[in-house]
Amino acid sequence: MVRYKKSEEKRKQILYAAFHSLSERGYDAVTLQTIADHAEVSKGVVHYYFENKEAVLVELLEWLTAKISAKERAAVAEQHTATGKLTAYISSAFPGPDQNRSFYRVYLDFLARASRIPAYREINKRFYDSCASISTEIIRLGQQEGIFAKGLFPDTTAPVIRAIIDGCLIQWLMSDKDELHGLYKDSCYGAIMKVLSV
Amino acid sequence: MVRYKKSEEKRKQILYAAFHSLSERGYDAVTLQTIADHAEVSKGVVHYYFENKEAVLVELLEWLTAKISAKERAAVAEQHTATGKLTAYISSAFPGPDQNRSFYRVYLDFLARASRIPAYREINKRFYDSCASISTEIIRLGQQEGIFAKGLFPDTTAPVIRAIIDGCLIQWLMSDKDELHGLYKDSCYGAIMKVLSV
Amino acid sequence: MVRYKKSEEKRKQILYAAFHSLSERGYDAVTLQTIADHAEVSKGVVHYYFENKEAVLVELLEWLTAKISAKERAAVAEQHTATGKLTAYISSAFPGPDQNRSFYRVYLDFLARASRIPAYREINKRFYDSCASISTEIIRLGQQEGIFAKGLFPDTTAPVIRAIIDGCLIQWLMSDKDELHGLYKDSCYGAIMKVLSV
Amino acid sequence: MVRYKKSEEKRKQILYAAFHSLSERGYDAVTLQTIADHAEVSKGVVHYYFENKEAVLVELLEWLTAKISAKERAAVAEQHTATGKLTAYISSAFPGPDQNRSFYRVYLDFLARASRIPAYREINKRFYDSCASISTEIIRLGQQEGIFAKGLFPDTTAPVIRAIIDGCLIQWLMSDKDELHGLYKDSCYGAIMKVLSV
DNA sequence: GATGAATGAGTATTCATTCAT
DNA sequence: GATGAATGAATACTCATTCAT
Repeated sequence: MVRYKKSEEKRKQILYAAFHSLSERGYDAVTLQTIADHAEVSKGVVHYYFENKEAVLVELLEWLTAKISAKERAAVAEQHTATGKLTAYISSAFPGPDQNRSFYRVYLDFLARASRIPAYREINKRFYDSCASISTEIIRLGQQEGIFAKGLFPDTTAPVIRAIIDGCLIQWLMSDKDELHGLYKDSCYGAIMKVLSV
Repeated sequence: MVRYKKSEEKRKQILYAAFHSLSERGYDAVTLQTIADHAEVSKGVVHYYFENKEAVLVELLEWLTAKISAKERAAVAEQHTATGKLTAYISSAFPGPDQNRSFYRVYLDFLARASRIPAYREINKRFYDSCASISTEIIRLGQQEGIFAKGLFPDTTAPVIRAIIDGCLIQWLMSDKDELHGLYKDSCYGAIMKVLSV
Repeated sequence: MVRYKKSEEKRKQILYAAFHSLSERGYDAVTLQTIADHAEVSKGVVHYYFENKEAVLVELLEWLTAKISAKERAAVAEQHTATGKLTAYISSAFPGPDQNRSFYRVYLDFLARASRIPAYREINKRFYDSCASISTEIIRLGQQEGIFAKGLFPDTTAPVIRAIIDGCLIQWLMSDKDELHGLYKDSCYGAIMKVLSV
Repeated sequence: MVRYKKSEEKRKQILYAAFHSLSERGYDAVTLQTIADHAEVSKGVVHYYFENKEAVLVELLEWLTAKISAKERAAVAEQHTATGKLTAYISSAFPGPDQNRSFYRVYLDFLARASRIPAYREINKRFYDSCASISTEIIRLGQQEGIFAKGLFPDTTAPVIRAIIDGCLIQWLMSDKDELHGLYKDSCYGAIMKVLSV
């Protein structure tokens, strides 16, 4: 349906504008006007496509985490060894200073609210599950290859992988130094390898 | 001077109230009225003791991170082996579901804003430095004891320790399950030990 | 464009309401609520049309002085002798107790702040310039007609004309007696004629 | 009584502080704290010596206008010819840029409110009466000396004298140019002489 | 007498949401 | 479908005034 398609495009356009607004100004400072301006539509349009402000934000978080998950899955799928997949996963999680900054700024804004807003927590849980399933796949493969410790329980180890990635990227973001991005990426890779290796 | 002491007590009272307000309702929802209510003082009192709302929050973050740092330092100082110190450090960082929840909710609220608000970033940097110095001390001791890898560079490894702690506690907080607290603590300890061990 | 026109009308409506609010209650007591009430709109509308309260007041002063200037210019333009123009000017400046009271109350409120608020001072300067150009025209014509002293320098005499008008109207306003309006008008006219005459 | 005397001194000190506060910041911006700070006393003291803020301001206007009146009377009393007295009066009213600015800023602040606040209007009326009696004395003397027009009615002419003085000083104040002070003083003197002369 | 801590009423301003056009 | 004018609830902040010490 043309109409539906058009609607979907406009929704995406608004979500994309919301992402950039959040990234630039932060959750607190974003108003519907900001989003409308970024999307180059009128304020009324946002309300036409979304129930309310919260709905825009919920959908943004859904869209954002789904996009990241898909990107990471795709990167991992291209590799066929445990090391290759792990490297691909981490590279995908550390695309570069600009992308990491804009994503993590927004992501932290949601994370900070997720412990109080069930909708955010639920979406984040799905994101964590996706991350965990990627890690689990890598761990199992590494164990088959004999390069990862047999004794590791994928279920409990997988979350730690994401914890290290998030922890390192938060540390990097707080450093406010683009030039340290590579260092944190390497540290992250090194730490995960130590956690997993025989 | 009695007057000064009284002032300081009232300031602490307000900061304490601010902490509980933030923890309960979240940064966004906290108003000066909320804080005043928690402190059982009138709205004007908050303005009497603090320049403005931002000043309350800045001082709260300062007080909070200083308190955590002091607690962790004290716990580590009581132990005299690398393993003992590391265990004490992690135990201190994982005091329990209630304390971790209230602290990390508030801490995440600040962290999410720290990338845009220099005052918060600066305070967090001091907190990270304190954490790093604790980790560095533990790493050096462990290397002397021969239980940690000689090749580790304390400067680059120390931040990873905190990254793992923060990453794990965020994962736990997002799980919304008190009963997993012990599991995440163990995972965290295990991961850090693997990162450090020979 | 209809939209623009509608906007302009509403702005005028708000300025008009602001004038009446100021006139009734005085600068200090005027709140945006007062203005909104007078304009029979909601409080938000005032902020929709004006950046902030100061902007309303600045525009009010601009509008008010421009209106008075235009009225005086028009009155003077209708006459063709120096005496006729002077009489018209003064009559225009002394329209009657009600109009003089409402205007001078508001004008004095602005004047009292003009020495500290550059925006007000600037607008008043333009008003004084307009008054001076009217007086200058009258003086020159009177000198040509031979009824005003040749030795007068229009540049230095013109401000004195307005000084006498303002001074007399302030004296009248402070008397709080409507019935003295005519007397002050006559005194003003007499004084100015003496200042100008051969 | 020593106590009474001390009280009176403190009251004067507060009034003097209020004058400087008003002159520096303007009526709107003056708080009791400002006044207390200027007087180097605590805020409570102001309330101890004055019923409320309004009382301070009323007494300030009374004190201020009385002081100006006394100064002008004294200056005029020293001279014994109409021209001498007039010159003395105007010189007394135009002491210099700094004094004129500080007094007229404060005076205009009160004048702007006098049309609504009866207490201020009443005090100003007494000030005007004092000014009128000075002018009346000068006019009568000049008429006796034969240098002022016999036909002048002192009652109606006297207010015009003050109107010209106030009008000229307001024009000067609005010009924001200290160097024009002498010019306005001369213009004022010239205008008054023309109004009075035969 | 003097202090300054405490109060709370009052105000400008912001912004999500509604709705007439 | 789209617009943006209008609304009003919510909130930080100011300051005169009170009062316990």
